[in-house]
Amino acid sequence: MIGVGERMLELSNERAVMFPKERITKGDLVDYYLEVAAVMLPHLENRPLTVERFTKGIGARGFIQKNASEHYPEWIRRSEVPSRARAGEASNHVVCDEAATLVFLANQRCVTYHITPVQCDRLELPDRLIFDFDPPDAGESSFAAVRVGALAVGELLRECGLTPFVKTSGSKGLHVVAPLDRSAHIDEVRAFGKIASELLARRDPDRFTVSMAKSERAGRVFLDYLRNGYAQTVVAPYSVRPLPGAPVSTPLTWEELEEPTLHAQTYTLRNVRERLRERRDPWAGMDAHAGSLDDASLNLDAILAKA
DNA sequence: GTCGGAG
DNA sequence: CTCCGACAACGCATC
DNA sequence: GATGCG
Repeated sequence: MIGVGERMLELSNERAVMFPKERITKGDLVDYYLEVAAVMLPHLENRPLTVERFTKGIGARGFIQKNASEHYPEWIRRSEVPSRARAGEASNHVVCDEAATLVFLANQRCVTYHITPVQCDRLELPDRLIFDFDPPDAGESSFAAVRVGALAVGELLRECGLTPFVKTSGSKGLHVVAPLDRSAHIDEVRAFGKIASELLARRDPDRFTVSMAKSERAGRVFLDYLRNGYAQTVVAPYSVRPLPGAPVSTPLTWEELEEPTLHAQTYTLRNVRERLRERRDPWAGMDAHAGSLDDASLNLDAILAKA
């Protein structure tokens, strides 16, 4: 029984192994999320959460859970997300805005947290524009291309009047995110992401593609602009990934992105906390930089007209 | 990890 | 009682 | 129309 904020939590089976190779236990996972809660929560607050659970460790098949389980305590906040496809249906997501929820879920063997680019009260007005750079493999040359792409899209977003932020995905690539002021509809945001991604692919077709077709990709970095859609999700900042080494999706400064030794799995459950002791969260306060997508679209049109 | 239904 | 399955689903592309 | 993929 531990106290987390206002809540008392019963932890169970803390010695159970979650990451066999590294002997990382469920207790280690709980400790990790407890310790990063202060920096992580601002990125989860008021967003429908989707969770990836591994009840027998990451070596066994896990599952994705979008609806809050019936037996979760009543103090865990829930939020309805209506299905766009089927009228009348909705999922009932957990909303994680206190440390106790994060710790409770970790004890439930939730390893990875996925969030939407929208908040619960405005499900069709995104406050995040997302670019997901997914390389064909985890090799060094692939990551070099991912880095070039992130820098290029960052520059493009600045030219459009937005303020981009970057993080490792913890898997193979990088995520670039720009905060929005929620004045534009999700379909407009998606259209912007598509056009900007296509521009990037057109400027450097040897490195980038927006084609979903596997045959068309041929070793190039895939720009997944569909991340900006209704009920789409992205891995949350400081979330652990269910991969060997327990890599963590970690916010970076743009200067850090230039470091030649950096890769998508540089930061892990083992070393992120030390990093956070030395520097503040590079994404802290990102909402103060929220920009207008309509303004950005006009600027992007001007850039396209010149090109 | 936990529930609920099947056996 | 124990055993076992469920715990997601957008939008595009290909077969 | 069903299946596959991120």
